[in-house]
Amino acid sequence: MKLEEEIKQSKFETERQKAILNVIYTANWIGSIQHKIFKKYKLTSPQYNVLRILRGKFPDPLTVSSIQERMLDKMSNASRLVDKLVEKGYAERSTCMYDRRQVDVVITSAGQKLLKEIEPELLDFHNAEMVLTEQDAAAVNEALDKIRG
Amino acid sequence: MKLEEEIKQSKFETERQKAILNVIYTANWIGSIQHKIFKKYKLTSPQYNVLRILRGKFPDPLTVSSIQERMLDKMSNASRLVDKLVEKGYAERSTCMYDRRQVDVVITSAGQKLLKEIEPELLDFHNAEMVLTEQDAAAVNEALDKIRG
DNA sequence: TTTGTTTCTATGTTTAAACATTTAATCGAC
DNA sequence: GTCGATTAAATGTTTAAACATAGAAACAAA
Repeated sequence: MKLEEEIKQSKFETERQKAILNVIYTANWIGSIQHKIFKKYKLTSPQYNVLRILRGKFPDPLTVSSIQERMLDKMSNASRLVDKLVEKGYAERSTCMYDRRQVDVVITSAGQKLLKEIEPELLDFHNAEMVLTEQDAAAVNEALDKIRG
Repeated sequence: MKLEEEIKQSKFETERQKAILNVIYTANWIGSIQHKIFKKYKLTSPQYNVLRILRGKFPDPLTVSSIQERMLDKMSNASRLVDKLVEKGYAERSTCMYDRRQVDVVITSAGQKLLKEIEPELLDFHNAEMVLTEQDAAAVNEALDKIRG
């Protein structure tokens, strides 16, 4: 559906201006669908994101600050997100050997199991809802990378 | 900059999967820059969005539910957003004539003045940061509209 | 009119985001 | 070594988001 219809705005001044709103609107749209999936597992979207980051380095640990660097939403508080994951048994914390200011975080096997449960549902959504071909998607990626300079 | 470098992930399984993350990441990126601009005027991004919606109908009023329909983030609470705008003098509320359940909301002249102040700054950002041509932007818009079905 | 149902907005409550500050560890200059 | 500066993570506090629920008005049927 065209953005104009979805937000009931008749026209945009430029395609570039529309693209800005379109990116924000589409991100909200994707986010709200994924949110429903995460909710079944009592996870938030940033928490899921951190789990994926941790799995990407497993079995190596990541410090809180390096998690923050890799997060999609860099404004949110990595320390508190790790807190939640540790509470739920999906991650473990230990003080870093070389620098006692730093904290090493590792995903647990429970965390890995959880990711394996959630992933098929997310893929189903991507496949069912996204009509994009790989070429279209590649064009989007190129353009978005350009937007961010 | 490519998404892989920004979030320090080496590869993606498909372009489509990358496109999902790219949309979310880019929306956060745009949002955080705009947030800095809005902050100078003590507005939040959803509040700015509502003001734009109200101006779009001025001098006609909009009910709270029709504002909600047009909002980019449809999950947030339009009633409380209008509250904040009324507090600040940027909007006015009055009960609807033919249906006393509904509430008519109109942008004030102070609200319109505020929008005129903020807009040039947003346009500066769009022009300075966005390297996209109109054709590129049009392609993004087409693809994002496709993503949402 | 009355009763039940739906619609529109407001409100209550729990949780997280945003932002600043604190505490502890490290580093560098002297 | 000491001192100040810097960095990493945690914590405190204020504000808003998320979600459910309530309350008032409209509507429809008996």
